[in-house]
Amino acid sequence: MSRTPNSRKEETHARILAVAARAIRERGYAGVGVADVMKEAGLTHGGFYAHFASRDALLVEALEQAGRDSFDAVVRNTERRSRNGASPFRALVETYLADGLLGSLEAGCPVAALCADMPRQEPTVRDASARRVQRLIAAVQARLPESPEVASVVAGTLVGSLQLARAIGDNPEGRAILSQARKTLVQQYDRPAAGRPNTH
Amino acid sequence: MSRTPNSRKEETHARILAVAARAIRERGYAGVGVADVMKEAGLTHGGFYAHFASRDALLVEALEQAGRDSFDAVVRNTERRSRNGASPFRALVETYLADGLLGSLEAGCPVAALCADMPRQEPTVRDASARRVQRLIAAVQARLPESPEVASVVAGTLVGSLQLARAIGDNPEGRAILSQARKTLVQQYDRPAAGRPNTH
DNA sequence: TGTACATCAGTGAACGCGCGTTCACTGATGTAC
DNA sequence: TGTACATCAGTGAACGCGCGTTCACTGATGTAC
Repeated sequence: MSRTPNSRKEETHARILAVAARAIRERGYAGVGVADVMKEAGLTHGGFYAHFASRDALLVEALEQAGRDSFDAVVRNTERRSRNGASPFRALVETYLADGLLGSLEAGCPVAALCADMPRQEPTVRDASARRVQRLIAAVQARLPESPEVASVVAGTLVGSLQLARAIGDNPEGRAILSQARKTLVQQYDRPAAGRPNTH
Repeated sequence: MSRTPNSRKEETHARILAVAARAIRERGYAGVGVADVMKEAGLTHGGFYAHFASRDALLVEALEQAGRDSFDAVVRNTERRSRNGASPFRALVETYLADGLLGSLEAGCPVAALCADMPRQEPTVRDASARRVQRLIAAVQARLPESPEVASVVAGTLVGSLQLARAIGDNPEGRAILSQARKTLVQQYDRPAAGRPNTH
């Protein structure tokens, strides 16, 4: 059974990207090193430039990969929770601000992981980052029951609350910040799903 | 007129800190270089270790200096705006999310500038950063007319909205994010000041 | 008031290190005949 | 089916550079007498 041409290279490329998508969230733009990423992917650093034109090109692709990963997680959780009666908005909030993210910097939304450093990047990386922010705001807007004009404020609250909680740490104080943010956002913006008891 | 002992050194120390407090916000933790800061302060890099035990020690002091700077700006603006009838909460929101901050990364709140990178720092820097976050939440709480339990959510909205707007850029889209955040926060949390017409 | 001296803030060369990037080479894979 | 060859993903040594840090030295300042 013959491979399609380049399929081995494509698999390696995907493996490097999977490593980089976690590394960029865990260590930030500045913490992603070519040699480290290649080593973690089981390769030597010299082969890097057969896959990416530069370190910045890796950052751009890693950011997009991390965005897809995070978006997929939200979609999966939304499907699971909607069977329990949760609205898409509520599922988004509870996935985005899950307690488990406090101790897992490498998971979760790349915008929350990187936003403060976005304006400091080279133009290509900054542009890709700005597009990620737009995608996040659009994803929030698509799940807001009403008032689409507040999508950016809700996105800002998600990003900022996760960051503040992570800065405080994986402890009761950090979890309290997440929990308060989830509660406040659901109270203010969620419309009860049909058939679900309204607890207001 | 004789100086007190060390006053010249203290002046130099303060000058280095003033440079570093702007640099840490403009370029991030990772962008602050010992040689660059010393050069911008009009000195050579060798003298650095007469003032700070290490680069991390500079980061800690620069963070505190930036916090004081930003806090002072809020207090000054609050006094000025309160003469026009603005509440302390409204003055905080409008100072924290001022349009001018979009093009001035070196100004504004250090938490908004650095929050995403706080969990990635060495313990001493991370601890100092977490304390800054606590101070920000306390400052918000002190100005919230009611519902002190949402102080962290409001702080998260301030931090996240400024970051998202800066990531989008100093353009109409970025300013729209700031403007929407100011409007929403004031509508949701401000209590009209006595004697000020209530426009609701 | 004037001179010699001690102090110490700041200088600038040097260090070891890790980084992004380059490049000649290797060796496994699949193809041509 | 078997052999020779072309391709090319990946290797590993080397590069130039900038970083944080160290340290012997300088020279201006203020003090002691």
